[in-house]
This record gives sequence, structure tokens and C-alpha cells, in this order.
Amino acid sequence: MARPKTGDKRSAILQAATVTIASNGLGASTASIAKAAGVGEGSLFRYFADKDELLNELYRELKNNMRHAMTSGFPAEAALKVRARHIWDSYVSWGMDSPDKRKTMAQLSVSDRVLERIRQEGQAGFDGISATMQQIVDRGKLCALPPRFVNDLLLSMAETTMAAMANEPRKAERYRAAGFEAFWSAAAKK
Amino acid sequence: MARPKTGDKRSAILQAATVTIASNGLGASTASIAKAAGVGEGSLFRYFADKDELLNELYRELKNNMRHAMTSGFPAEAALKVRARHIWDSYVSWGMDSPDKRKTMAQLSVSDRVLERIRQEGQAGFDGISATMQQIVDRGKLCALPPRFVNDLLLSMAETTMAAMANEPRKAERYRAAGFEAFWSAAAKK
Amino acid sequence: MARPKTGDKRSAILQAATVTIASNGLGASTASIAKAAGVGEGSLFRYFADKDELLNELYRELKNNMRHAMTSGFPAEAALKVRARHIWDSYVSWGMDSPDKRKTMAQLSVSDRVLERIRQEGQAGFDGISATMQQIVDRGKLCALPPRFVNDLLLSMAETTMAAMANEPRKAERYRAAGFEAFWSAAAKK
Amino acid sequence: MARPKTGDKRSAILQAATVTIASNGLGASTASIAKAAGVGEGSLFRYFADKDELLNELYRELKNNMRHAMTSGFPAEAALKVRARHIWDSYVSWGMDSPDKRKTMAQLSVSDRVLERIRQEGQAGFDGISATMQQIVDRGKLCALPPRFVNDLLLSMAETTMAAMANEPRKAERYRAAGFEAFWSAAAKK
DNA sequence: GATGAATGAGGCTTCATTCAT
DNA sequence: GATGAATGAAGCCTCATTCAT
Repeated sequence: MARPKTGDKRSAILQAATVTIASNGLGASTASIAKAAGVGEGSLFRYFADKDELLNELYRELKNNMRHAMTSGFPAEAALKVRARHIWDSYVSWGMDSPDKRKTMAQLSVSDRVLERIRQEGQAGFDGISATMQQIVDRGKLCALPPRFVNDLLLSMAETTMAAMANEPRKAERYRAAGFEAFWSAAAKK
Repeated sequence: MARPKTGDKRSAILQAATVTIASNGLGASTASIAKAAGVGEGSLFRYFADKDELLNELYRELKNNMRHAMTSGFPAEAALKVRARHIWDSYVSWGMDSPDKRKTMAQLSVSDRVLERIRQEGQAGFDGISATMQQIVDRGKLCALPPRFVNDLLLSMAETTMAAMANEPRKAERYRAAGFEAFWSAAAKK
Repeated sequence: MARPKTGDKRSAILQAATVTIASNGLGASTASIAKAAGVGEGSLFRYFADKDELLNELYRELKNNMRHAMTSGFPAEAALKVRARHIWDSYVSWGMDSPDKRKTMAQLSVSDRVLERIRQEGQAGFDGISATMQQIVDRGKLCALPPRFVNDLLLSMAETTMAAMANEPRKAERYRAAGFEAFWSAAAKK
Repeated sequence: MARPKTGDKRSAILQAATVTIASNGLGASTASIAKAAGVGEGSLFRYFADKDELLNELYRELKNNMRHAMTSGFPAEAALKVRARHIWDSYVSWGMDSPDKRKTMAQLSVSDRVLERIRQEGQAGFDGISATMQQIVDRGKLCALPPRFVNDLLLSMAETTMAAMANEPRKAERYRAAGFEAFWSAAAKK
């Protein structure tokens, strides 16, 4: 029996990629990622066929991670605004707790090296959240529009909020609350 | 592209860079940009010391271009919401009329190759707009926060709106209007 | 390919190497050969110290195989031309029956990774055949030259003949016969 | 005006490739070829898009070179055997005068990296020679077969002859003559 | 001033080989 | 003994930048 492929190494590479890409962009070299992971240059390619596959898997990983952060503890039975606030808070917390993940995710979201197929798979599993979004839309001002739009609006407003939070950490909580209220005003029924 | 008149080479390079980067990302080679500009590979470096300078100048150029689009015809005396709507509309129009500029701007905005100094210079000159933003803040729900935050909120909401417009061109105008109302609800006094 | 019985691994590797090299050239990776043999990547190196040794052993194996095909049933007592024809036919049959062996042999014959020592060992054991060659030389037009030359002439003429046969299968037998007559005319007494 | 692309450099690369491939096979690295040519690694790719293109151009070059050697001074009006002998001699001389060209040509002829299209282009321009081959076929023993076959036969017999000449330089001329007689006996009318 | 030929550093990827299991 | 995970050297190729013309 050969040495088993340690799941650790795969994770180490993905984590190293997150950090390295966060600070150097998608142009970060595979060599630098491997080095950051404490792994030989060639080893990276045992786990990922090529750089594009690494990028796609990283997207999937981060999306999963984000989904977990947002889904766990979701108060499915609570009032609409409470649920919305949970979505907002859990997303912002995820982003602020791991700025590298957030930055890297931002780059991947914009890159055309992430396949459409992977993107769509990434949408799955946000069930409670999607349902909530749908309700916000249905009962809100934007009822004529696809929930996707509201969802994206939330993400981009949260992004802006996080940037402000990162910039002025002392006012972080104020931004977080204000950002949510802005979103809620934008989307919910008058 | 034909060989541009001598004095226009700089402009030709910037324009070619806009197009080329829009479709190939910031990794677009200087050679490909020069070629698209109808200019020799080496000539590019007579106008820009290196690629980073080109990128920074391009940022400045696009920001100027955007400023011009948003500033000209600005109804400085109109009611607040009218002015806000003008800001929104002119920004969205700028982005939808020249998708290459918008895409390239998006890449530059996120890249750390654009110096902070240049970014800040780019803020200048949006006078009427800044004043309007200030008023929106002062008179609105977000009065405790810096106008910069509201400004960024507008930009990111408009960005999301433009993405939706580009995705479903038939509903474009509906998105544009809905996006603005969302922003206005988010920022203005109840 | 299923996992071969333990004792057969060596053979499985050699056979897999024949097939793989025939279609991918000597650059075929050891990993691909191992895989084709249904054997672990590392196992290959338990049977062959390194790739060069594999190549040399493969040369030896194919040469042995070819010798067997040409030697068995050799009509040692028949007339000279009959024996010559048997040499020709058995060589051509060997090559046409197993194109992979022929192609791989062609690559190995030309490669400098096969040691001169191995090449020479490969000559041995063609006893009846060598004797026949000697007679062709002695009694023929080329009597002043070493039998090795005539032997090589036969091989290369047969090679050319096989290429033509492979190219136009319908005329295969015509080529086979014509090729031999050409050789016989070239080498035998007027 | 930029520095003109010196035809010399292209030639230097092709020549270096000839030498390097002759001794290291088609696996010779582009770096080693560039170095042998006294040229930067990257420069090679200004003259040839990739290694395959280099190989194809090299094939063309060598074929042209060979054609020139065989065509110039061709005694178009002479007797058939005289013309055949000229073909034989000029081909053998070409091969013996430049063993590197011969070895490299041999590798290229066998490689599937040389495109069929290039191969066919290479056939062109051997007019006097093709005509002569046709006559040898028409008037000879192999009249039922395509001239291509006789042509290939000549080449392979000459190849074998050259190998012998190279092996025993002192008997070189004897081999050259004997080889031709063998060919003539094989192909011409009794 | 304009050009594009020249280049080496660096990027991605493959591969023969080693060795822990 | 068998395996395949691990690896770094080496291969092909790209590219920003320099500089001869």
C-alpha cells in the first residue's frame, strides 16, 4: 500500500492559495502557492490537474465555507427581518473573520477562469436563504424582479460595508448595522 | 487599426488598453496592447515608463472620462432626488454605453497595481456630485456616516444593476429604475 | 488491463511498453506504461532499474521475439532462394502481424539509448539465417562485402516493403513478393 | 526603423538544431538549440512559433538542401543508368558530407511531428529525378508498382549503404558502388 | 522619435525516480 | 513485494523591457 494521499495536503494547498491569491491576485504563481503550502512544486499538480482546476476547486471550497457559515444556526422560523439580518450578519462576519477568503472570493467571482458550471453548483444549498430572499422580494418593493437581483444587491452592499469596516475598524459595528438598514430599506416594503 | 497621427499615440494606446484589458484581463500583454493600438511594441514605453504606469494612467483616464460623463449637464439647482437620479443615470449610462471601459475600470479598481495616490486623485472633481452626496447623507438615514460610504454604496449598487441590465437587456430600463429606487430608499430619509 | 499475476508483471510491463511506445514514441512516460500494464507507477522500477534499462530490455525482448518468428520452421536444408524467401517472409510477417512491435523496434533501433552491447547481443542466435546470408554473399554479386551489409540491406528493403504494404493493404501480397524479388536481384548472382 | 531581423539568426538556429538533434534526438531542448545557435532562449520563439514549427521548418530546410544537392548538375539528357547513378551518388554525397543533416533528416522523416502537408510539399521540385524514377519503373522489373515504392527503396538502400560507409570509411567507395549496383539490379530490367 | 528584434526571468506543467506505508 | 504520493529538475513558452537601427 502506498502512502495515502493526505487530505491535509490538499487542504494545505487550498488554504495557501487563499492567502497567496488574496495578496497577489490570481496571477500568484503556482510555485508560490506550493511553497506557502509547504509542498513541492510538482505536488500541487497531483491534487489539481492544472491551475484552472485549482482555481475552480478553490471557488467551490470557499463557497462551501461561506455557505456553512451562513446556513448554520439559520433561524428558519424567525420573522423575515430577523432572518434577513442573520443572512447579513453571517455573511459580513464570514468576510471580516477571514479577509483572505473574502478577497480571494472577490477575485474568483470576477474571473472568467471559474466555469459557469461551478458557479451554478455554488448556488445550491442556500435553501433557507433563497427562500428568505424570495420572501423579501415578494413582500417588498422589488417584487417585479428576480430574487437573484436582490441577492446580488445584498452581496454588493455587504461588500461595500465590509470595505468600510476594514478601513475604520473602530466604527465597524456601526457600519455593519447601517449597511443592513440600508439594504432593508432598499428591499423591504416601505 | 491604422497608424495613428503622432500626437494621438498616447490616446490610441490607452484606448487599445481599455479594449484589450476588458477582454483579456490585466494580464493582457503590452505587446498585444501596442498591436491593438497600431503602434510598435517599443513605442508603448516611450509614453509610459512601464506597465504599472500605463495601468495607473489608464485608471486616471477612465476616471476622468467617467467624471466628464457624470458632471456634464449636472442639474446643480434641481431637487435632491433629481440630482441623485442624474448621478445614477449618468453613471449607469456611462457603464452601459462603453462596456469595455466599465469592465476595465472594474479590474483596475480591484487591482493593487493602481496606487492609492492615484485612486485618491481620482476622487477629486466630482464636486457637484460630492455635495449632493453630502446632502443625501445629511438629510437621510445614514447621517452618522461619511459620505464616502454612501458614494461607494451607490457605485456598487449601480454595478450590480448594470450586471443585471447586461444580462437581460430587454428588462434593462426596469432594472435601472428599480436600482435607483433601491438606492434612494436605502439612503434617503424615510 | 487487469492486474497481472505476480510473476507476469515483468512481461506485462514490456508488452505495455511496446504498445505505448508504438503510439507515443520513446517519450512515453513510465507512468503511462505502468498504467497500461495494470501495475503501480513504482512497481516498474522493481523490474527495471531505470527507464534506459527498460528500453534495453525491451529491445532484447523484441529482438528475441523476432528471432523466434524467423528461426522457427526455418528450412535449413532447402535451396538457397527458398531459405532467403523464408527469411524475407517470416520477417515481413512478424512486422505486419504486430505493427506495435515493428514500430517500437524501429524507434529503438534508431535511439542511442540502446547500448551497443545490447545491439550486438541481439545479432546472436540468427544462426541458420546468418549462414544463409553468408551463402547469398558468397555466391552472389556482393561477394566482396561483409554479410552484415547484405543483412542490413534485406532489413531495410523489407522495412520499405512493409510501409508500402501497410499503406495499401489490398496490394500487400504484391508488394511482399516484389520486394523479395528486388532483394534477390540485388544480392544473388545474376 | 527597428533592428532588422537578421536572416542569419534564423539560419543559425536551424543549423544549431540540425547539429543538436543529430546528437540528442528530437528531444533536444529548445534551450540547448538556442544556446548552440548563440542566441537567447526566447529569441528562438521569435523565429518559430513553437518547437513543432521549428521542426517542420527544419524538415523543409533540409529537404530543400537535399533537393539542391541532387538536382544541380543533373544530367537530364544522359542515359537512364547514368541518371540513376547521379541520383544515387548525389544523395549519398549529401548524406556523407553532412552526417548531421542526414541523421536529423532521418529522425524527422520518422516523426509524426512533421505534418503531412509539409512532407508533401517536400516532394515537389524533384522533377528530373521523379521522371527518371518513373522510367526506371516503366522499363524495369517493378513496372507494376508505383514509382514511389522504387523511390523509397532507393532511399532506404542508400541509407544502409551510408551507414556502412560511415562504419568503415576505408571501404566507403566500394560500398557506394556496390550499393548502387544492388539497387540497379533490384530495379532495372534484367 | 519610432520601431521591433532581442532577451532572460519566470510561469505552468511533465516526468523519472524515491520512499513511506 | 507492491504501491502511488511526493518531488525538483527540466522542458516549453510568454512577456516586460531594452536598445540598435
